[in-house]
Amino acid sequence: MMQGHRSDQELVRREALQKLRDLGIDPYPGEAYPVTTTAQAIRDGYDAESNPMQDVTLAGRLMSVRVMGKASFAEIQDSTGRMQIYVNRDEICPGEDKSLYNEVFKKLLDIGDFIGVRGHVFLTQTGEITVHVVSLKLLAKSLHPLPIVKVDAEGHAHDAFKDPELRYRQRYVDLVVNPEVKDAFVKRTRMVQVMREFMSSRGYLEVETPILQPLYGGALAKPFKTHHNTLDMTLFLRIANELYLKRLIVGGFDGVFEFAKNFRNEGMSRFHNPEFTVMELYVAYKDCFWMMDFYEEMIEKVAIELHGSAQVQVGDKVIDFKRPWKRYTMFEAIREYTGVDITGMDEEQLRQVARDLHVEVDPTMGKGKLIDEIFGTHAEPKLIQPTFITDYPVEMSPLAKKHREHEGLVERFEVICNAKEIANAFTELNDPIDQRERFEEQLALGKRGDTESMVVDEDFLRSLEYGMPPTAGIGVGIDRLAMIMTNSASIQDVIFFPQMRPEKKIVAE
RNA sequence: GAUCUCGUAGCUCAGCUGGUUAGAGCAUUUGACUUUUAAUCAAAGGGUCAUGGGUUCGAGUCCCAUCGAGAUCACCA
Repeated sequence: MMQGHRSDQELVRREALQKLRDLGIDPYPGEAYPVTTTAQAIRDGYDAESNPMQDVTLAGRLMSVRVMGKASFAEIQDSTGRMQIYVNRDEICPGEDKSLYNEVFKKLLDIGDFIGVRGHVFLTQTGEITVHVVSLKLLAKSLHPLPIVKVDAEGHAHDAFKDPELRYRQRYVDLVVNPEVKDAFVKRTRMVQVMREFMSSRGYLEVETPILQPLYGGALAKPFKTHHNTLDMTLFLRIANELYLKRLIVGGFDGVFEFAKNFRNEGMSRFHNPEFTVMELYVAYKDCFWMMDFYEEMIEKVAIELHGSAQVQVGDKVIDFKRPWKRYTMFEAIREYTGVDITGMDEEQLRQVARDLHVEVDPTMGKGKLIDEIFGTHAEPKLIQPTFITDYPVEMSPLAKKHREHEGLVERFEVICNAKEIANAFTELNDPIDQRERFEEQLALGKRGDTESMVVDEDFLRSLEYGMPPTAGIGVGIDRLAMIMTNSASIQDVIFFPQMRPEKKIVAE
């Protein structure tokens, strides 16, 4: 890629394309090809006695060719995997004209081409299930060489397509040549399906809410900004869908959820893509303690559906999603991992504890932030097994209801797994007066220069003034959860087309 | 945003302390071969060594800058 000229191999393939046309063969035929089976179905079903498979038709991409004079072996790959085919000159060319074999098959077909074959299944002398081809058709010519991975007798891989940049930019190639990539995405989709079924079966409604929003809210983050021409107004790409889903609870739904693409104009890393997916769920007449049980059950089910067991291998660790998970208050977690009990401490005492524990502090940090920093530095990295952390400082949670027992805290939990947050939930704040005060505190932060503070959403406040029932809400980072469930080290491995810098130049046609 | 590492043929990589026409495997091209399997055998082509400067008699190799990538860290999911 990114070359200013075509490589010899590309030129050779374009010449082959023209020669095919000269022979009267359409390299891109339009008519349907009557596929009757797949590589997987043949592998699973073939039996010389009971199921001899005398007539099969399958299609796929040519992945390897071994020519031996008048006979050849090749492999084609369809969506289910690879199948070896055997091609004999005098069988695909029964008459005098041997050009289909000598010219087309041997010279003009390349690795990467889509072909269709019809024939019967047999076992080779070495015992491999193979399709003995009686007719063969080119279905689509490939003009770009495909980097097929080959492993030699010593186990050395040749041609591995492993440059991360190329893999992400050209995901279509990655998917063709690295089968495990496909697995991860299939698992991700399955994960979403399990969650959707779990929530739908309880009667919660899947909904869609605006991505283009006049005000961004529901999270602390920097937004993307855009402009609507007809309305001549600024719109923001959503950073969260929380405030819209709560409006729907106000409107009378008992439970609503959405798998939402969110957009945040922040840094990129192996844990952050500018657009990412969050599932948010709001359920009326529940609280965050109910939500803990709900989430635990749902995720245990996801793990079992994907892996056949609640235990999931992630890197060199085994993560066990079997219920019940450990539950700590934030203070308990800090005590557990630092030995310090910070209960009842004031800001100065906390600052001193933070310094003693080598946590970076700066003078702008308030009580809540200091607690969060201590937790983030000393407890979170050690939480590998799924763990609920409850009782967050009120300053960090402007949309959560104040704790029913403890001053200065809110009813909130996060789930930490493999040292990362995989869920964040509250008993939702439904007191419109309190909510307005929290927004105003955020406004004050914004005026002090905090670029990630929330803006006041008057329409949302109005909805709360009409009355919202007590409600539990949760947000689940789908990409992060998918990383764990697919044992992926990088978010780019669970997003088909992760954001990349623009490519410098692509060959112009 | 900060630090570190990397950028050599289509792909994966080697090129030691700077020194003659830049190497390997796979892929490609030509030829041989009717059950092979990284098929094999014989021959051939292919690289302005990321880009731009500099040091030097001489740079893929040293220095600087730029671009791109990866890793670690900070903030957010």
